Amino acid sequence: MIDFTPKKLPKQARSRASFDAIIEASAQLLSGGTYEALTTNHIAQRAGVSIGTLYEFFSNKETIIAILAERRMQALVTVMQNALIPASSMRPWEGVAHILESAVATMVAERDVYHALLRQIPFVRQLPAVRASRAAMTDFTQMIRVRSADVLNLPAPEMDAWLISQMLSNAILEIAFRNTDAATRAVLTRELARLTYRMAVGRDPEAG
Amino acid sequence: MIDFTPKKLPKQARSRASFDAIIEASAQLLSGGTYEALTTNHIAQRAGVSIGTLYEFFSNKETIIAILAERRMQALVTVMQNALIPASSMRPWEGVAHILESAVATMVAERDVYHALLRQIPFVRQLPAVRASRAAMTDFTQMIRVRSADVLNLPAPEMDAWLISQMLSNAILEIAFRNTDAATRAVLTRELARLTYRMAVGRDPEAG
Amino acid sequence: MIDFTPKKLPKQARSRASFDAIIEASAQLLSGGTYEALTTNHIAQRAGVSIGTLYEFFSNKETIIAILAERRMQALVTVMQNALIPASSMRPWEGVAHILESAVATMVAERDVYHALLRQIPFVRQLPAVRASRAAMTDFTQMIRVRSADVLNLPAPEMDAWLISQMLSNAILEIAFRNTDAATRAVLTRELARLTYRMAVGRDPEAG
Amino acid sequence: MIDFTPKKLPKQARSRASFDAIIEASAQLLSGGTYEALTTNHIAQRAGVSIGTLYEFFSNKETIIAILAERRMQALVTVMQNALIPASSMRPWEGVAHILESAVATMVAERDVYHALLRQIPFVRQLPAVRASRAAMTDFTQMIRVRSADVLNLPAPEMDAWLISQMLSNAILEIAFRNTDAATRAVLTRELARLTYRMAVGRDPEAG
DNA sequence: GATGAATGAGCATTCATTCAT
DNA sequence: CATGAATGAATGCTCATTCAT
Repeated sequence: MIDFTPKKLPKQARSRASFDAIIEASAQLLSGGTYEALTTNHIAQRAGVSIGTLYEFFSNKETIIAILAERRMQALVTVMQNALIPASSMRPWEGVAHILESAVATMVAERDVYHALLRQIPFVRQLPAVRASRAAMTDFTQMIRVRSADVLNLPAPEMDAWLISQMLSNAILEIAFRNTDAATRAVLTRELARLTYRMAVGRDPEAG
Repeated sequence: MIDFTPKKLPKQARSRASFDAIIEASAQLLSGGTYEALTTNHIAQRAGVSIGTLYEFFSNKETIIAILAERRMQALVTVMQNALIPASSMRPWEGVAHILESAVATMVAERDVYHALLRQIPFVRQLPAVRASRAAMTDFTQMIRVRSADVLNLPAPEMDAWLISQMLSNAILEIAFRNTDAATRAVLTRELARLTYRMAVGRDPEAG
Repeated sequence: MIDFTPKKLPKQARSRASFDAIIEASAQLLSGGTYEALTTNHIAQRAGVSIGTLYEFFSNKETIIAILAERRMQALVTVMQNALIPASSMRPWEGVAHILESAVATMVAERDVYHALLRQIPFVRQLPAVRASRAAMTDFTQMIRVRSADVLNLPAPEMDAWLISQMLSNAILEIAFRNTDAATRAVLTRELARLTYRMAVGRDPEAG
Repeated sequence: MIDFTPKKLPKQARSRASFDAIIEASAQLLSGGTYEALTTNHIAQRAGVSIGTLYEFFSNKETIIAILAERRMQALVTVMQNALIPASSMRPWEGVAHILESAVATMVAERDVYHALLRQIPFVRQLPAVRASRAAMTDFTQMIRVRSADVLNLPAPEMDAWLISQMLSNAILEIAFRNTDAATRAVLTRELARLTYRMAVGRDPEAG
């Protein structure tokens, strides 16, 4: 197992700037090309930093990617957390829809980066931060769900929750990565909320 | 767009053997390591064939992978087609469960190969055969579903069908790739069938 | 030194056809691409012959080229020989012009082939047939020259003849390979004849 | 069209040494074997540099050759420029002879390198530096020629100048590459100057 | 005789990483 | 502390030639 921890954490302002520049240079490069075309020398160049400096901070290429992924996943979770406040005053499935919409919007804004990270780089899926963000996604929807009359009346609650979590996070990616317009994505996201409600509660949110 | 067609189709028995050996050597290598470590020279060596022969049949490395993926995906579809016969005499959601179980079982038998293909090699997802197998997966479950009283009473039928299809095929992969025992996988698969029923029909299969 | 002799000379009609097909397939391929892109497998395919058969007749790739070059150079000499008859009844430098024109015309008709042979394939220049054709070129012009009043009044007759021969044959190639129209080439060729006359005789052909 | 410019121009002394070592290693290898046998790995090895370093400076094999050719051609032009000073105080055709002699001498000193470059590597002929050196050769001889009483009294001055330029530069190569002794080469070069005079002026330099 | 599948040495090139300056 | 020149193992792929059928 590789250790995806930065070699040394930047303390001083100048270091901090280089560290960030490297991470964000990777994001830029990733959004303009594929992971295959991403080289450490390119990253350093784009970051305006020497290759030697890059290796002062990161012991290898994977670590850079891991930290970039961590940042973006954390951003996603934060966005969803913020969406939670308005969501709690909505009807349950509309609250879920609102949260999903905010997540999709965040990913669409950096579609290529998220796509490269989550679909082109095998090890990213295994990263703790990525796993955590999957779990978070379910948590948010669960918080809403418990407010509905039915508690999860399913025979294997944990497994069902895991399944819903997997399906939901994958579906969000599919919507965000789909080559379509904003309107279609909006409809898809709302329908996803509805289907999620159906799975979790066992009836349509609009049903008597 | 690259053409993932073999250079030359094997006619004689000797050729056929080499062709197959190359494809299956790739599968073996893929199940024992990562895609990154898969080299054409290794494939040739493992297949007991010279590197020159490999390039007689395949114009590049990607083509080999594409054909391997095609074969495995076709196998998956065939397995599901065979499961359709017994499924049609079962209660709807149990029929779906049966089909999903057969698909999961097929993938589990070659877990590493399917995992490498579908999760480590970006371009495989785009392959026609892979897209087709996703569609097929939904088709099979739909065939069963129409037998239930409710037709898909959802506001955006096409989009909902697309969403269900994405969620279902991703969930199957998650179950097959999950590090767990057969029993757990069996429960997960049955629950997946139940959740799919809930999404499509709008109530629990066991509900009045 | 390599032996550029065909392995076995074709006796029967069928062999003769294959042998010729191989040579002419090379010419075709050469006129549609560069020497670098010319492979024996391509030649065999274009000739409608198996690669095994190709190696029945020619022991290696170079031999094929050598024989093709021989043929074309012989053709060139023949063309010039035929031009000699009308040339002998013209005024000396116009006779030379006529001969040069016929040579240029022959090369232009297969520009790419002659260009590939004489400018892209190093060893072709060393071939006896090619050397012979250079010599022939001078011979033809000499035959005309002796008819003029001045015999070669130069201090080192042999060396001067060699120099003129080299310059003349190179100039013909330059004219034939130049990217220009037929009219310009015609003027260039006639001027070449004039310059040759000046070199050989020591005055302008039109001078009193 | 390919860009035959070095990737990165050497700034520091260490770089400069590597850069030069690579170019000169190519020259050495070229003079000891054929172009076909010239590989980048060999060049790097002979230069005492890693293959990676070679590709730091040159984006491909052709670029190395192009720069070597440029250097040698520039050297040739410089030599001729230096020969121009003494030449201007000689009688016209002897001045030309002097210039040609200096050019031949320069090429003979590295016969194999010049031969490989100009006769074995097709694309070298097209290089700007090579074309320029051809033009330069004619320029030098023209400068002398105008001093003679006759201006180029030929019907198509431009075409005649082009023809003479082609013939002259080719003839120089033929003399330099010919397998002979220095004395013979000296005679040939002087005779070449005489023939050039005859072409350009229309009479023998020694004629009344 | 003819075939064409098979060979494999060898090539140009890349890129993560190191370490002398 | 930062730099960037240097490294070199490793990769995908080509093609003249052979030889079992």
